[in-house]
Amino acid sequence: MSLVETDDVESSESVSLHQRILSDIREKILSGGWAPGHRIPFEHELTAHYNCSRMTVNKALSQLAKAGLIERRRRSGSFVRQPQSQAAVLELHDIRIEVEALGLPYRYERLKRLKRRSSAEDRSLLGLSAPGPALALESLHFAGERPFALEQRLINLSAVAEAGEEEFLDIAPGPWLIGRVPWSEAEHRIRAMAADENIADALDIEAGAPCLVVERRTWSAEHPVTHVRFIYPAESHTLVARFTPSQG
Amino acid sequence: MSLVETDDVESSESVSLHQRILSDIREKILSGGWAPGHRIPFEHELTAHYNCSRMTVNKALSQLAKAGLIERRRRSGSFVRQPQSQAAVLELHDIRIEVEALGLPYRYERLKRLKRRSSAEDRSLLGLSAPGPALALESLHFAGERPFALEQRLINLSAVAEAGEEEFLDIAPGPWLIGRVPWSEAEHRIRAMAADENIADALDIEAGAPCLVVERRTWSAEHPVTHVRFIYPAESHTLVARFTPSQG
DNA sequence: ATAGCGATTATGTATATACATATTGAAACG
DNA sequence: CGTTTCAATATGTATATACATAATCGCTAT
Repeated sequence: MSLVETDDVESSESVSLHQRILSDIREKILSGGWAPGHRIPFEHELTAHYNCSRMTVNKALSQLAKAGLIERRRRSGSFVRQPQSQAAVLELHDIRIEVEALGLPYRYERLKRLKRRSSAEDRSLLGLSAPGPALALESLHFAGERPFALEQRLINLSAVAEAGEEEFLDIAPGPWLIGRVPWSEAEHRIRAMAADENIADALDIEAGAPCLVVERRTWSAEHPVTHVRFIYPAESHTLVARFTPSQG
Repeated sequence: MSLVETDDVESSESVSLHQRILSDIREKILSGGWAPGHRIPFEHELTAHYNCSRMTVNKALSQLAKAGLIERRRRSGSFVRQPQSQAAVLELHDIRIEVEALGLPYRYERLKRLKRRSSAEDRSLLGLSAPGPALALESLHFAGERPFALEQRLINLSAVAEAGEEEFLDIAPGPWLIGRVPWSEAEHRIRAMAADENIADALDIEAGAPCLVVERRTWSAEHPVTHVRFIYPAESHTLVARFTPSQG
């Protein structure tokens, strides 16, 4: 059971000792044999168990630490960490570019524009605590003749006053905001949803048809800037994110 | 410009040499100074440049290779692999963690397991050109009594032979693969879909109900490792990605 | 009791060395 | 001319050793 109880370590054929130590410990952790918080054997114990040098053990443990599986504390030992979520890089999409990449003509159409004092729902979406002026926009993005995405957007006019003077008839709010307001933080929510009647009508699909919904909230230096909801008919859109792992 | 032209390496204060070599080379690559395909100085050259032992250089280069930034070839040297286009950081949640975060008991159940020679569709999903052994898995993740997600997975056994010996009855393929196969690149496709009969049956929802589909392809050092498709009932799942812009 | 201090201990980083392994390039050979 | 063989070379892995650093334990003095 325990790695340090027995001494009968048979020599493995082709894999390196380093790899063997790694996978042994990983196995123990991932199988649940060593729960989060468990102290794994000290380097000198593993050294004795595997009959190898401390450097070899150290390298394996350092790698596990870098991978986030364990946490190492001087004088205390190494401990199994709570499982961590991995980070990956998501490509931010510009609808115009996406449509044109499909070889289709892009067209933008503003449906509604309403300046108002933020409602409770507006504040919830924007992440605001106090009421203030807001701009609500609804627009359609077309690929050729067909609606490609419905955009429902709120802009916090306290943060971006000049947006209140813009009609957004010829330019979509996304490109308008980009560059004008440097974002410091953003949050995406991605989900599937059945189209209600309004959405179905705007997108020219049937009510109840599946849609992909991408919501984004953006902050600039702690101030909420905008909340936007893109609604895509399921068949028109796939979000693609290609990435490489983050490194320590 | 070149790391090996000058010898004037000033002593750094607090960071370790290991870290300095790492960030120096990363800098060169990410800034574009060293384009993809460029041969990085040999270990013995870096050893001379940094006035340190080969082990230190080797550790840094091994780490860069594991991170996928460079590729190492015996007798030939180390080469820059791919440029990175970063946009935003997406947190990839482990389904178990997500379910438990909801305060619900998590349960995993393997439905099907089939070892086979990869079909044309398999190869297309995995991104393989030549046929080879593959493992097809279908599993259900439960939150309490209700199905939370359906997982359809393909594993390229040419890349991860040991997976062929695993039954995956007690451990889900995701956790099993994590750490065992360090991924160097991945691709997500996220879309909405109406549940067909099989899916509706497995997830205990109505046919035609909207689902969120997350597909992920993973590579390890250019080799396709796995393709997985998670299908979530729309009401059970929202993908959340929170991030700050990359510093360039 | 307790606050401070030093010894102990586990990890962090680096060294020099050794041999294995894969691959390249050139020499030797049929 | 093509093929085989072999030495050179860069990386891969492991060793023993050394000292630094941080945290804990236990002792001591107040």
